[in-house]
Amino acid sequence: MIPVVKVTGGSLVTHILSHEDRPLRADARRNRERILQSAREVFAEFGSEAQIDDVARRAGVGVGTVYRHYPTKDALLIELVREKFRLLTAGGEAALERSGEPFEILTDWLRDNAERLGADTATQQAVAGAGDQVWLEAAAEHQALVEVTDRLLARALQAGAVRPDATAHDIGMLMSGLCATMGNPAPGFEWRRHLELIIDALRPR
Amino acid sequence: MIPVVKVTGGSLVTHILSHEDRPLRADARRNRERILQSAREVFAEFGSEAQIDDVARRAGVGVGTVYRHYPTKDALLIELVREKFRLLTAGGEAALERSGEPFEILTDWLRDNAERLGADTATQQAVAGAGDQVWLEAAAEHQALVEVTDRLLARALQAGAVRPDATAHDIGMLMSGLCATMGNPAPGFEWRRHLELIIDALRPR
Amino acid sequence: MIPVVKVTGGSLVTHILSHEDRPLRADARRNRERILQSAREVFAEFGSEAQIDDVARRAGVGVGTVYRHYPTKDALLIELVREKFRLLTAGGEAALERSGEPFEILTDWLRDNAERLGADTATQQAVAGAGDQVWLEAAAEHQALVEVTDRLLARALQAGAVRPDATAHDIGMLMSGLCATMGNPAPGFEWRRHLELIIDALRPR
Amino acid sequence: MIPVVKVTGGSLVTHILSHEDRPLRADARRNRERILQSAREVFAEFGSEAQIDDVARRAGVGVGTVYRHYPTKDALLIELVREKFRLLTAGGEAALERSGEPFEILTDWLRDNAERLGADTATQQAVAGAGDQVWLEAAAEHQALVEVTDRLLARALQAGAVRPDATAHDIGMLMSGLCATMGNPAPGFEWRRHLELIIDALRPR
DNA sequence: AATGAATGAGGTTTCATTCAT
DNA sequence: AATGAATGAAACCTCATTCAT
Repeated sequence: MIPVVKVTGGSLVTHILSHEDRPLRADARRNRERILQSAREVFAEFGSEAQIDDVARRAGVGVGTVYRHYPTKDALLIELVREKFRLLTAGGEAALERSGEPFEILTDWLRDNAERLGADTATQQAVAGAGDQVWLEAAAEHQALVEVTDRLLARALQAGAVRPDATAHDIGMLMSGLCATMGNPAPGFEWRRHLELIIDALRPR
Repeated sequence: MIPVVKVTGGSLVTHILSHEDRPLRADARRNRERILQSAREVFAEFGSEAQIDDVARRAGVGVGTVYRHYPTKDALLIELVREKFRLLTAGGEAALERSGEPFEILTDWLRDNAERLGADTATQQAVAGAGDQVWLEAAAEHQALVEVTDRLLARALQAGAVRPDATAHDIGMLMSGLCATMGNPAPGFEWRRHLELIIDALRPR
Repeated sequence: MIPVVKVTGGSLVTHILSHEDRPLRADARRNRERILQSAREVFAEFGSEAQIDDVARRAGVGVGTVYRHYPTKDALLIELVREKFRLLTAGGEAALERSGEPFEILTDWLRDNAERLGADTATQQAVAGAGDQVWLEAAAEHQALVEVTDRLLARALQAGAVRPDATAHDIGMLMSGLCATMGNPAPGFEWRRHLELIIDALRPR
Repeated sequence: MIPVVKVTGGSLVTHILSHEDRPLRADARRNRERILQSAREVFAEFGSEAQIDDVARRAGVGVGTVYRHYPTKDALLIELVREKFRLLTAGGEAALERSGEPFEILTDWLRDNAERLGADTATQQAVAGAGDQVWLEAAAEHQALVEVTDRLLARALQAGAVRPDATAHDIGMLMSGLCATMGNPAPGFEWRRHLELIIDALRPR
């Protein structure tokens, strides 16, 4: 009746799947996928202001189902971020397999990333709006991304194709900034140009 | 009880001051200043999620008074942006007066700007969250900023201290991106480093 | 964005009025009264399951207004309880003024109380459902009621008209029990009979 | 997606067992027992606010299984009440076998009952919250309890140890009231004292 | 028979904005 | 002009109940 202290702490990540990692029932897995897809679209369209009800409607499920999979709106947003990080990381790993000029491999990857990030800017808004919580919840995925960046960077460094003091975090910051301008560009802004400037910033002088 | 009609659209700029630009009564002017200051602080502290009530409380006025000066939350947010642009522009004009190495004058100005932008990230959030509306409403101020950037850049170009294809928009984009990472930096991010990378991107190769 | 810990603690009593006890504006006071009246009726009709929206509608105000006065559904419920206690206490004080046979004065008061409590059983339900929180929030009012009971009882004790070990808490318990059976009487139950049994329990043997 | 229809009304008693009273499969019977035990505990701990999911979890079964046995939350709650009545009745029947002073037998039984009722107050809450529905659904069990009370009372009456006008319903009301104060006692309330007062109320004067 | 994922009506609460005082 | 009480459309989230597996 009279709730006095309401704690909503703890990781938003742990839910359903994480109880023992028991594999989801087929239908649950399908729904989960639909929800994520819907969330991607809806947040892309309306930004992080979008409502869970809309996500549910577009996914063709009830709100309750969304909440069963992601206990909170923020949890859903964060999941999107984590997924995006995973995607970029996967791209990075693929890039590591590729043979060729290391700097080009790195920058092609960055161009790919920008392209993907541009597809739904919502994720970026989420990161911007959510405070450090995102970084806490998505720490692992972010770390993985940093690491793969590091490995791609290391090769380019060895080849002397990058400024010698460049770090993975440098790349992260520059790319983060790029995303932000993509999200709501001032008139006259061109993200592709922005990207090339960033890439130039990495070159050795 | 009494239905509330919510009107949206139309320029948020036209208000109070613009009725013939009749000068405000002394107390009104004082209130306006207090509201702005309060808004700066409150949005800086809580982001654009902050409530108008909080702004009013900290300003020591009633909500109604805030609304008399700024007909909308967005209008207030945008006013902050415009003010920030004006501030940066003023700095740029001061820089134009200065004598010395043009590239250094330009970059010193950018460093100043970063410092000022870092002070309250709210403005940036506002830009990010508000959509193109900001650019419409703050078009004049943005234009002025672009122009002063242009003039500072022109000198540096003449001196051959900047990459020859650099434009004012390039600088705008890079600085916008910087702000974004300032707002909610991932662990490991350092905006001063980010700034130096940006500046390097402007140098001729 | 990502609220982590949400504390809703602290006394629910302190609100509006208690900020400096500044007297309410005339309209606010009127609304407050209407809300209370409406709440009494609505909770009496539907029990503590009743919705705030209904309370608001019947009071002819918006939901927001209800929440402005009582920050929580429970706060409203508790206010009702406190009010009920105050009412009983006032009755007790009036009884103290009366002259006559002390035991009769006491029992007449109890009969009055029963009558009043029977009018809206909701308050009782609220007490039952709300846990100790009620006792915390309504401690002062409950205390006042206990005290006036004590004084009425003392006189009767002096007159030797009550069992010598009787206490105010005894009376409280017995009356509480009475309320409960009033709320949802089994077939065959008659609260007036229940009351007389209780009164007999207080007599000296 | 798929519309949900909510049917209410009709006796909640008819279910499973009543299809010709076909005996349950061994595992079904075991589940039924576990669910009941779990419900007892869970409702005792959280009151009637407790969720069916919690009952299911503690019982180690799925929600569906709970619903198979009890088609409604109320049905489960009521089953608990009926069970409690049966328990008290059984105690009364045992008391009837006992030899000794009839009033003492009666009051010992009442003390036993209080002890048992105090164990889980949930049942009482259920009675309070559920409206007349309980009395309808648990009519038979309630009736049996009244009857055994009557027989114990009759003996005491014959022995002249009880007030001559006492009825089984009187005892029911007084005991009901006792339960209520047990559930959420005000500070200073002592149910054992309450019980003794009740018992005194039954004595002849 | 059992399971637990899905459902969605319903409930509480918030907050930008209006308007009586 | 200023105040702050009132408004109520939304937004989030819960949980009894259903039903596919």
